[in-house]
Amino acid sequence: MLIRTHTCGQLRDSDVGKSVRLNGWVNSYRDHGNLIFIDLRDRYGLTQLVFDKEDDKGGAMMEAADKLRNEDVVAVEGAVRVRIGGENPKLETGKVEVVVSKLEVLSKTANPPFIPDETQKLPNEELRLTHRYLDLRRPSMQKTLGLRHRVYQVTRRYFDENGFLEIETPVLYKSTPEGAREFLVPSRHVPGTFYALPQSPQLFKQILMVSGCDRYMQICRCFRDEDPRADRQAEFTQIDLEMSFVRRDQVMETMEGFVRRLWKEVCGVEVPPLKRMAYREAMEEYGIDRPDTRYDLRIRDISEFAGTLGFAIFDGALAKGKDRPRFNSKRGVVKAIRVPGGAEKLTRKLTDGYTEFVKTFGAGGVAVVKVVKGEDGAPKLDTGIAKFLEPKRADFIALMGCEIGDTVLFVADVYSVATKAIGELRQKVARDMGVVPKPGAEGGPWNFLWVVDFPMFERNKETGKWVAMHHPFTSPRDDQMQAFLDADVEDEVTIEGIVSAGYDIVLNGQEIAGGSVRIHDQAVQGKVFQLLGMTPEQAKEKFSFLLEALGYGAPPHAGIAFGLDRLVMNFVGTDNIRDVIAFPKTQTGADLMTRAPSTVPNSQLKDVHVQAIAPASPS
RNA sequence: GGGGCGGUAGCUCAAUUGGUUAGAGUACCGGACUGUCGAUCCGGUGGUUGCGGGUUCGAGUCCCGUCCGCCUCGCCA
Repeated sequence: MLIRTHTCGQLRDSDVGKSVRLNGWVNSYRDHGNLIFIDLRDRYGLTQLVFDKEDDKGGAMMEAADKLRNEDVVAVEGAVRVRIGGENPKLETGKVEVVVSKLEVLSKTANPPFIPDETQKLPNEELRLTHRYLDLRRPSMQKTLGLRHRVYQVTRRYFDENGFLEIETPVLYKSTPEGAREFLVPSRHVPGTFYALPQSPQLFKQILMVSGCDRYMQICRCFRDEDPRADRQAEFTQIDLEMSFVRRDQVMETMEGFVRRLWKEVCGVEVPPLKRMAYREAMEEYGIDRPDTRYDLRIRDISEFAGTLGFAIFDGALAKGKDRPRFNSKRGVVKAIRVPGGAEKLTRKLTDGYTEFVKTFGAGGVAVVKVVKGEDGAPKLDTGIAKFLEPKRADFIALMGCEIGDTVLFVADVYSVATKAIGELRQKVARDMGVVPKPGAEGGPWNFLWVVDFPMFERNKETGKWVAMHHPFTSPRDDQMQAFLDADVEDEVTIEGIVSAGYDIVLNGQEIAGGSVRIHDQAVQGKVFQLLGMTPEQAKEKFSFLLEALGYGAPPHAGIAFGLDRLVMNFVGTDNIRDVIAFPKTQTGADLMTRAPSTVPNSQLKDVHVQAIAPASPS
């Protein structure tokens, strides 16, 4: 075989006159009969090859070149020369071409279902996933793989420089049925028992701290058997981290340093120090725990004012949970967003759609009012619920800070529903108004934010039981510790008010990392398990190893995990997670290329003491 | 588990109100062509309209079921 001396992205006019060998795929061919041009492609670029009948004495090479088609794999030898037909400015190698003197066809292709060509419209994703090896040949996919590689390398270097040890943890793990649904793996040795694939290596990394490893890092695969979305799939990658003998702010500083290094080295962006926002502020002003601060459109709680209007829909909402404390999930509230310029841009069709939109989050609808110019030139309220607001027009305009041309949108419901609905609505309105800047390439902002001071616990909507907001190993914030230990389990108000030492990094409205100071004290951990409704026996059965480890000298420790796929998505500028994973899965968890999952022979099931109850049709 | 969108030639798409032989571009095959770079020109092959059933004189089109893909609600400690 003619082993390459250069790659297809390498030759420049300074190489003219050299004899070279290239290997690669036929990216395109232009056959002029006695003159054939081939663009040869590899990971590094394209180089034009020329076959000239006059140079081919026997004619055999010309005959073979004539038969070359897209995606054939070839090796060639020839001389570099300046292009006779003029430069192609689209190619890095566009000034030169290789006049081929020897051609070796390494592999002929069958007619491919599609060619990895970016100038044409991409085929549908199903086909791209089925023939992923073809799709991955596309330059933009190669670029993404390269970017992801950069993220791995910068990550390892940064944490190595900061004294972190990279340690692998098991993939076959113990089932701890809390949180996400787990993937199960049956045991062959002990009939009827199962491993679970880890939702995260959370407990192992804590044990590593107890083991004296001090600082741990792993780029690890995590598994959560829940329905996917555009930005998540069941199998994903985390940058998992844990540190000993630190408090919250030290972890946050270290991780901020990582974010700064990563953005600097991957895309040359200087990230300023991250702002911090309390969970409560995020929920009140943005209606979500991962606020997108690239645009304003703050949410206002106008319950008090709304209660004076005599508007039945508002009154009905406000009557709910009247005696409950502020921010209680079942207390009725009225929330509003002022949309500057909305009177013109938010058409009736759009605002009607908002009602349908918020219904998906359980709210009844969206009330609308526009601030228009009255005959006297002063602001006047128009459309929607204007007639209910008109008597208190001045108060309303002052309260919301309205100007002519605004639209104000209202959602009234119990706190949890109204907050979620208007928070989602805020993001939709921002898109409709065209006020969401694109990050990255277009020079738009990267808005990073720490969100802190999450509640320790929240009520499960169905069961009414307490569940950990982050996870059950999250510590109360330092100043809350005593109150937590002293709290009566039945004291709902106190329990609800306990703030954790958790922290999330939010980027442009997306959670890219989440972590917390961990509990390193048996008694505190025991109390959390108790609150979560576990008897001491149940806690022991599930987490005895952790509780025991905490009893043998556990250092204070804290950690965080970054969603690596999401980091790469941001660098690539895609909102499709499958674009940044080499071999992704579909919404039903299928790998269209390998056709996983698949049935297995009964003998294999027998080995692991499992019987399929579903009538799996043999494929 | 729920809601929405989609599936027509290898690929990207078209096909009037249900109407007679389902078209185009591209790829592929054959031919021509010595400076192209989305080469060009001429000719040709290529269809279980995802699958199954129904309504109808007649279904790519309407109805029911089903499979697959995407988006989404729930879910994702």
